Amino acid sequence: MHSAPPQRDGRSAILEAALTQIANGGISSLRVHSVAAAADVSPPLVLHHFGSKAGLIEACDQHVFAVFQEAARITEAGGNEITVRALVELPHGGLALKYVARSLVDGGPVGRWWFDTIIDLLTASHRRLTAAGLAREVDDPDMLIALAASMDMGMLVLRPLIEAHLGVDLTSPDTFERWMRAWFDLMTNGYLISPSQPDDSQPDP
Amino acid sequence: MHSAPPQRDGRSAILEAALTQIANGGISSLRVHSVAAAADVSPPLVLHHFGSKAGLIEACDQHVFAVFQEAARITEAGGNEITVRALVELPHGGLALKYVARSLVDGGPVGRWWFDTIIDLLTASHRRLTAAGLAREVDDPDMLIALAASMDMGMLVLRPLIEAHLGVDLTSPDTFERWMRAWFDLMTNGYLISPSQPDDSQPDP
DNA sequence: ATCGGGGCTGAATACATGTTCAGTACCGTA
DNA sequence: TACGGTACTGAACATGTATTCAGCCCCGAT
Repeated sequence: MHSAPPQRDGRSAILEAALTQIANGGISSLRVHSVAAAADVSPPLVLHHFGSKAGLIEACDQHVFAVFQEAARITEAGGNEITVRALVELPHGGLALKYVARSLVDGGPVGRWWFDTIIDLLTASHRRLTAAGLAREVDDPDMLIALAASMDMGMLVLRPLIEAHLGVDLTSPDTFERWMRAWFDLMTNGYLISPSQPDDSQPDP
Repeated sequence: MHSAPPQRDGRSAILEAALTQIANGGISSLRVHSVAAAADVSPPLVLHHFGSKAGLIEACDQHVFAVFQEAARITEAGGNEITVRALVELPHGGLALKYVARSLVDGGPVGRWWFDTIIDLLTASHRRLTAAGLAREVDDPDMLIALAASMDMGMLVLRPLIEAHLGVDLTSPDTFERWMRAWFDLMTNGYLISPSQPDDSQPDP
């Protein structure tokens, strides 16, 4: 308990305010003034600590990277893959989750890194599972992985809409469990029954 | 061919420029000056035609609504559901597709409407297919529909990343066909094989 | 005690951005 | 021809926003 002072210095207050603001509204809605107001400091202090607005964004990116690194370290030590569950229990973990969702659609470096990580993870899993006979051979593995990736990350990116529609918090333990159960159910048993051929009533956007 | 002049008046040029800018960068990156520059007119003309920046955004929303309406009209006349395929062949259709993707993550009215439409469509399909014996009974239909919706819309929202990764254009006819094929393959046949129980190597974000 | 440096602030600056205003060019009509 | 309205523009304006600057306060070292 002696490692760090209670984080009530200006710098971390500013960083946390900036993280929150980016996580909620994206980089384009980030304002130095509102960050300063949220952190209860003056605008010049933001520049004093981070050099410029760009420097602040960079610091936020690196901080989120560090949080993910930590989550990966923890889950890897347990022998599992990186999961949302491990993330949300970390300090700033929930924030980092929203942050990466924004970065995915804004084209930030964190989002690109996260996307590549998920793709690599799914690709490796696919190879492993197929080799072990736990997954069937598919015609178009690349597109299937893209579909799975969009299903996972789409859930994050569309989270506000989905949570409002279902009336739940996706990161709550039981809802997360429900999510994973439906995920495995679909991935294992499929959904449609093909008697002859798929007819005209296919639902797609 | 006498219905409308060749659309080269200032108003439509401004509208098209605004649509393009919102579709690419989102509402928060919309600038009256850059819209005017892209349309090769003066900034006050934008306000002259649309009253204010908010009015311009409203007009864009309504225009995209109209495009979707038209796409729905066409596909409904053919007896099918609304599809991306019908959309991309309409004037401004590709733009409308990007636009709704931005609106989904920005929380705009178009995105909310699109989300609700997809959910309703999937729900109705689920009922119909289940009643017809073309889909199996599932434990958690709501979550399954949410998964399917996030898979479909996530593909749209994450389109730049996915297209860059696969090196394709998702709206090109053959790639779209490939996408749909993988979609049906997954939805019909599933992917994982359950011998005893799902082990620890589950890939999820 | 004093010196110095870092955290911090108020005021000022430069530029971006939405909006207003007065006025011009053009066009169809009386 | 004169009139009126509409599309359109240049300049000005007000506010928002990032950044700079000079200086204050506090605390640890000399």
